Amino acid sequence: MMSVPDLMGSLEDRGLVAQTTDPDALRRDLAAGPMTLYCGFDPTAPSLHIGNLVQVLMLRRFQLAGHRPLGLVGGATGLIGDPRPTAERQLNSTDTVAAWVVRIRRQLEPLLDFEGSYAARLVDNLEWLGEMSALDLLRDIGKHFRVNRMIAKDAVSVRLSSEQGISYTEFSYQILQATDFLELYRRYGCRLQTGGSDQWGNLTSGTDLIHRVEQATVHAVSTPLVTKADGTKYGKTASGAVWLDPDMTSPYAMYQFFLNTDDHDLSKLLRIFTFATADELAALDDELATAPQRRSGQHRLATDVTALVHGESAAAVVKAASSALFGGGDLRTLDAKTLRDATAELPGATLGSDTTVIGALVESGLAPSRTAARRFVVDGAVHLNNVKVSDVAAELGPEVFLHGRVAVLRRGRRQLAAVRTADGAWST
RNA sequence: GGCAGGUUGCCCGAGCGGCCAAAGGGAGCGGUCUGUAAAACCGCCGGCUCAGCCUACGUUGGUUCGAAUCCAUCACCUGCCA
Repeated sequence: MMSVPDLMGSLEDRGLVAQTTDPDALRRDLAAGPMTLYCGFDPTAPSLHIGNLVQVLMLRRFQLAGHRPLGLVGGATGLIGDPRPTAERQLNSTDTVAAWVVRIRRQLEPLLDFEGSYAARLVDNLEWLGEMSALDLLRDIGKHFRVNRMIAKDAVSVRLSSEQGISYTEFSYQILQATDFLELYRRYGCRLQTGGSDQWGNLTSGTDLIHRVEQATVHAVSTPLVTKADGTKYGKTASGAVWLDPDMTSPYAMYQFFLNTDDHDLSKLLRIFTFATADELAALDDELATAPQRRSGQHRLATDVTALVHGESAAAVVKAASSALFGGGDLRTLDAKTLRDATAELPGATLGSDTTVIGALVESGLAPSRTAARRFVVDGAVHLNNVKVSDVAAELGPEVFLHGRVAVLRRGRRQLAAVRTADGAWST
């Protein structure tokens, strides 16, 4: 890995910097040599989602530029809960949080490089916060915090003026996160924390604490909240967040999510989610302007992110499946292996006693109810092996199962499912 | 503690005894057009064994041939007074 002359400049060009404590000082310090930095991830769910991925990639960008990233999993802070502007969080059990910590660590591992002189390291703040006594916290840490400033932080002040208020538990969160930064500064010489712009208050709590306790100047950088061109929050689908866990969001679904990126958001998302070079980005922007129908940028975005999260081979399978299923060709001409790979990732249903198309739509999740499924057929939205189904009472006869195994059911333009015969296991 | 008002479908919000599965808007979904995009236009938007039936308008009970609509009860929320 080589040192990039101006890392901050390139991050700014990509739209990845919202705020920086002291931009000039940070630039100087980064230029002076490898810096250790960290970003925290609280286990508030069994998996990270693509919003978190922005932060993980941020760590990776620093690592590629010759710095040492620490990935912190909040085994302790996950037990407390970062205050949200909307409402108090429901506390999760210690067992749940511990289990999620393990899962999130595993997700972070393939995204960072743990070898060599810029090796990354994963840490869990339960290591130090877990053994800190209440008295230590109040005497050694709490004394450095002014409540006056604490209540001025965004999330806290919003909650203070809310009907419901804020618990002492969540109010204390920023002290814990500041303690993390201090601890990482002491243990590993960590001098930079990154996070989303909603974390700014927590980031500066840390730099302030280190300044008071250690008389040292450290840095914080926040990334902008990723929004869509229409101003709404990015990363949500009808069925919720886009998760990194393949069991929660399949690689196919993730690929499709990025492939369907709106032209207006494409340029921005390529900069945030890929490692495409400035030249490549310029070329993709150019293609978007001159030949938007080719969707080169969407393909690049979908392929890169899927490969990053699920690996090159999984991405290749999903890409091939997508082009087979959406290629517009006759599905009956697909060979058995291609068909199997293409349908493997799709939500599926196994043909049971109910052999109607309506039943298969519901069973596969393409329709929420039989009433809705019926409506889709009437509206002309349902296709079986790319052939429109117009009869509400249509049945799946043996002839529709390609290679005797699987039928491709489609609802609308792009929602697909695979219907398999009961004995349709592929002999591999 | 006293007085007044509120609780409607995913969200906002009308309804104030039958014509209410419930106006209108948003979100979502489908069709046409396209590029598995956006915009635009049209349509759908509780469930089912679907020209009919069932379940729904905070809870429980009541009045009535008939209640989201009236009465009582409990719960929660909002405003005014102490």
